[in-house]
Amino acid sequence: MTDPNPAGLAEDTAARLRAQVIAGHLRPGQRLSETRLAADLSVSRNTLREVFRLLTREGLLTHAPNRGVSVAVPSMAGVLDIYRVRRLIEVPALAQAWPRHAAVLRMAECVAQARIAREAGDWRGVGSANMSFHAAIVALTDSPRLTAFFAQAMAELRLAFGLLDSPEQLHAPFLQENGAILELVQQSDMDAAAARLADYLDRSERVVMTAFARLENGVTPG
Amino acid sequence: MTDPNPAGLAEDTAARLRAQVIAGHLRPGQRLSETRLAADLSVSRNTLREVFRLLTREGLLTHAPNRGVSVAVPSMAGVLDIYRVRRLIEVPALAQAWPRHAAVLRMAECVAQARIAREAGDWRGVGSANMSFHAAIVALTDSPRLTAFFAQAMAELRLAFGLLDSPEQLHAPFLQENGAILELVQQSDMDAAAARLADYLDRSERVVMTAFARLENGVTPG
DNA sequence: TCATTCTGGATTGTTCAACAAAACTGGGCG
DNA sequence: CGCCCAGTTTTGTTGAACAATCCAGAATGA
Repeated sequence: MTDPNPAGLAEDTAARLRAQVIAGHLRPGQRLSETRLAADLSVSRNTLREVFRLLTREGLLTHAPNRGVSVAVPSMAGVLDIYRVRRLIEVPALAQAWPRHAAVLRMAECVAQARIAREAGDWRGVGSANMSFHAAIVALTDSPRLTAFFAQAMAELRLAFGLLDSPEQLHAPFLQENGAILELVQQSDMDAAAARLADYLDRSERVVMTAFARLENGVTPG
Repeated sequence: MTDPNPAGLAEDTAARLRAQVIAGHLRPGQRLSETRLAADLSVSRNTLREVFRLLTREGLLTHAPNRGVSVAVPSMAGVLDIYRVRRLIEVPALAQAWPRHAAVLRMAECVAQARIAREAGDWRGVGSANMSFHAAIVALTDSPRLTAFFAQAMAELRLAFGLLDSPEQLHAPFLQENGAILELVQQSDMDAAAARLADYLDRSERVVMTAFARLENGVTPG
């Protein structure tokens, strides 16, 4: 009961390492020594290599032949691509959704949890709830492939967020926006909800891109 | 020059095994013994396990804990999901495409190659060209994530096609359709091209689903 | 002084051997 | 006929080993 699916050591370790990467414990660009990290995670080097394959395929790590793997360093092109994917998937998902789908409940829970986290000043929690909210939107499609693909893209996006200073500025303005979208969905006005989501994505993208540009200008001098 | 990217033994082996699965050399549901397959592919068992992780994540293999991996057995729900993904990605890709994109050339090449293959009676070649044609459509977006995701879905779809008898019936009616879409694109009439593509997908889905239903009824009696 | 070459050490890529744990197989028994 | 139980096979994981490659710093030469 405590462990519904043992799922094997490799996937478990992959989840742990993924969490560390997303949480920013490992900085983008940092090389990951196989022996060292294997010791840190208490797994064998072979098992760690299986984990590396998975996370590399997910886009969180990059692999250079004979030079090992490093944490992927997000690029503006990558962020742009991810937002295009988000628009392409999320907006139709919401527009064609069934108003009484189970995932609507999850959306509501995410909005509530985001508010609780904001009250507590837990900005990382706010970010997590926001991500879950949009994951729930995609879950409206009942498509396992879309859901998995979207989760992957969101993990990459979180990695990019970790680069920016003050992630609170990124999520705070959009808290009420999520609530508004949820209300429109609950009123079965899917077209309005989708339009509002599209606007959300445009603005969010702009905020992230400007923050990113400022970062790159600051890091790479003239 | 002969080998532009060594890319490592694992990914090379993954490509080989992927080709074997797609080509139908390994039947869906068949269990893959690690030691045996490792010997067949002339790689170590550890390397093969890395390959298994990759292809499992791609959806071509399934992994049961302590029971090894087997070739994934396509389901009607899976095919349905894949066609939804195709519609969601391909139609907007075509609708918003730049008429002079480089991928349009690849589309033309695929149409030509499909015709050549049909003349030669090479139906598997026709199928490959058809797949490449739609991959080129997605390439119109210049989105690496969409392209990779779509390629994965198409690989799964090919696995499902392998189940059906007489795959020629699946591709033959759509050869001219591809040509018509290409002409509309070359005339910069993207809306018409997208509409025709949507119609193509609807009809193709129906053909595949009926073939699939006939198969399942024949296999599972009563 | 500066650029080049060389060399030693560290890291990756891959294989092999070993073992615990779980699943499958076949026979024995109620 | 169904259940249990030992033996065998297969998976899951680890550790060690070795070649190939890369990296840093010393040695060399202009």
